[in-house]
This record gives sequence, C-alpha cells and structure tokens, in this order.
Amino acid sequence: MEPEVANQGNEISPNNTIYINNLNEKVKIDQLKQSLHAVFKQFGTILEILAFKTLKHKGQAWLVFKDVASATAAVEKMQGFPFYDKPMRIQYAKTKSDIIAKADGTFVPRERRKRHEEKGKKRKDQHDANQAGMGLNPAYAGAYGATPPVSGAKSVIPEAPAPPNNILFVQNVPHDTTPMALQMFFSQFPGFKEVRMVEAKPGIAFVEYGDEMQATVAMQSLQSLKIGQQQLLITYAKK
DNA sequence: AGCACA
Repeated sequence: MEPEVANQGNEISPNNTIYINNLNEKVKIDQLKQSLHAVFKQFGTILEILAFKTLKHKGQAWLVFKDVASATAAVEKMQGFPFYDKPMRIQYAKTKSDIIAKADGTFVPRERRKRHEEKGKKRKDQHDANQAGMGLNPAYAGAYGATPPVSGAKSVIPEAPAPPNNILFVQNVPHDTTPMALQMFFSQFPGFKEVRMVEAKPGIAFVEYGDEMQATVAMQSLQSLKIGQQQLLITYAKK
C-alpha cells in the first residue's frame, strides 16, 4: 500500500545544513545565533549560522555543520527541543549551502534572486548586516557571552552564558524524573552536594557543588546527556 | 507559514 518512492514529496535528503523554524521571533538575530550555536555545537563543528529578520525569513535559521552526521544527529535529537519557549522544528535544508558548495568546488554564484537590487536607500537604524557567519570567524569568539541580559525576554537557553556558579541550572528534565535519578548522574563528579527539584516547576533542577570549578566539570561532562528522549540543558544558575 | 547565502 505504501508507495516505494522515497524522497519525492516531503522528505529531503540528509545534508550538512539544517533548516530550523518555529523559532521565537522576538529574539534578536545576534542573540538567536549565539544561542543556536550554544545548543548545537555538541553535535560537531558548525561552519555557519544564517538567520534573517525579514518578513519572509524570520523565525527561521540555517545551521551548517561541517559533517552530515552532525546534522543528522541534530535533526533527530533536537527535534521539538524547547527553545525560547517554543519547540524547534528541524529539517534538512532543501538546498546546499554556499559555504559547502564552495568547499565542494560546485559553487556557482546565483544569477539573481528575486529582488537583489536594492540600493540607494540607507537607513541608519536598519542594518541587517549582522548575519555574518560564525564558528570559523575569530571575531565571533569575542562577541560570545558579551551580550547583556535582556530584561523581559525570558529564555530557556544560555544565550549569554551566566557567570560561573557552584550551582547548576538544569532544564528539559523529563517530568517523571526523580531527584534520586538525577543525583545518580550528578553525584559522580567531585564536589557534588545536592540536587534540588522544584515541585511547582517540573522540568528543572538545581544541582549544587562545592565550588565553581567542580560545577563546571560536571556541567561539561553531562551537557550532552539525554534522559529518555530529552536532551538535558545545563547552565550556571543565576546568582 | 515562511528554504538563504547583506
């Protein structure tokens, strides 16, 4: 009964680039890209992240991995991941990214997109020019974490990493996880003190260590831990 | 909803 034709309608074949939508449109492009980087770098080297704030392209991003396997892992493991209060929708990009084509040798500059000609109009406050690539860009490292906290914007994500703290903030914990179960993971690192979960707020936990270094070690080791289907997200707790 | 390459 099922047609044998694969990849003919909705399916897109695996490639280096993932297309993400259903992103929270209130998040500024710059911050969005930093947060995406923070969340996806666990799957491998990210060559570039593109996002735009134009009508047709907001709420979406293209994230280019160095390896296809990274993209595949990202599509599978991060599907529906709560990001700025919205579940991410992830697919492979429909077409090859320029940066990949250039590496391929298959890059051919596109003739002209619909409306590429737009000049003579200069707005001082409206420069969308900050969608440059990251990852390979040394300047990016400097900008990382330099974003000041935006008041009013509640986020589920370490977009601007909180300063080191001996207490970790764990998000995306499956609701049926017990403190004991969590403790099993976190107590294997030196300096572990305790796990605290908030009854009123399922999905999150605080884990305390003796000092910041110990907390950092545990965080880095457990960052990619999945419990059930869910990918944990660990940051420093706010002071 | 919306697949680009400032």
